[in-house]
Amino acid sequence: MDTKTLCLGTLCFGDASGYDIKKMFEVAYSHFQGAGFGSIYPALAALEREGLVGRREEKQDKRPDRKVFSITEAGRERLLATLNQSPPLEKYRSDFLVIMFFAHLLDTERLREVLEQHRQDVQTDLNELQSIRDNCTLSEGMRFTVECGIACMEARLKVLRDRGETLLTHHSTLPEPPT
Amino acid sequence: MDTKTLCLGTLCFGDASGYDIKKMFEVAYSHFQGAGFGSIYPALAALEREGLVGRREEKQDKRPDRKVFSITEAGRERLLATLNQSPPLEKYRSDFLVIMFFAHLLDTERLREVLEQHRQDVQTDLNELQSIRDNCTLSEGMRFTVECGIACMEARLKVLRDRGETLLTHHSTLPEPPT
DNA sequence: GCTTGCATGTAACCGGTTACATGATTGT
DNA sequence: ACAATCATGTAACCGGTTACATGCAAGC
Repeated sequence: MDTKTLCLGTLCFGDASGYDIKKMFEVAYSHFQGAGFGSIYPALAALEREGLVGRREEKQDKRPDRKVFSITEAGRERLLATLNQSPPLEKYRSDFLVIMFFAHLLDTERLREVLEQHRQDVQTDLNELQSIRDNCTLSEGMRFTVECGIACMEARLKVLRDRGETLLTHHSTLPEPPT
Repeated sequence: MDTKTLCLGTLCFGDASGYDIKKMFEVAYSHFQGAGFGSIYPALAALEREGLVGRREEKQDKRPDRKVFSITEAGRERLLATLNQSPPLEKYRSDFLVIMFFAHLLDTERLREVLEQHRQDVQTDLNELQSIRDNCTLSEGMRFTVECGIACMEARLKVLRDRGETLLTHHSTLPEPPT
């Protein structure tokens, strides 16, 4: 999903500046989407050109001015149209799994390191999601996205626990190309 | 992980043409990476320019010529160096979860459709991975990647089963912005 | 004094996707 | 006849990431 659509969706919750939207991206969407300022500001500018959002300037003292965007009727329609399209097939990409795929090329110490680092990363993400689930007011849909993430990470951790050790002890076995 | 690295890794299993590599991408790496001809051929050309792979031409009758690539010593070193770098933090992207996040904007029928379609897609991927696990000779590392995929998809299916119905019945509730 | 937060943007870069271009052979 | 498989590539496009550019205020 492109940044423009995400911005439109975010503006459905209320008016916001680019900076606000970035913060939303960090908390609410972080585990299944992400975008930096370099995507958000151009996206908002494009949306304004297309008449899908409006902007007003808010002066603040002791702070830089904020440019606050609000979604227009046309913007709502566009968002709805996008959400009603069938999403393309998911494609998961993982550099970690690429390294694991070629585990036979690494030495055992390095492999142990990669596994442990990954375990920590997943655990960190999991804790964050659990804290969102337990402390935030969420719509059913949002709760669903969070629970999907939690379930996947728990499953991933289980595989790391169950198979990590065997992987380390057996990993000298010569591989054959997959068929 | 970029296509060049994946190509180098693939060539570690033996010499191959661009076409062969594409097929490997479809079966072996499909659930955590992907690349089309438009990425593979330029990648191989670049690798050749850098001296990381060599190429020879194989004439075939009744078939177009094949350009068969083989990894060089420099290529092996480069691959090892890349695999020994720490992988960047995983970021999962899912258009499906974006739609779910904004579920309150959809009508119930459409939501049901999206959920059912996604369930089918995940089930299809899961079946494929299970068949790879049960029918292919795999190194420990490869088996690990497949089992990661299987575990995540089973977890995802469980969430879809457990929460799908409640989502559909409750989804008219007004959402608040997440905090 | 240094870092963090607030606040907005541009430009270069990189890399993947899609469409286009070609052409013979084999199977339905 | 028509689709699929084998086989290789180019060019345009799209969109995200990173680096750069600016500047003040508050807290440590």
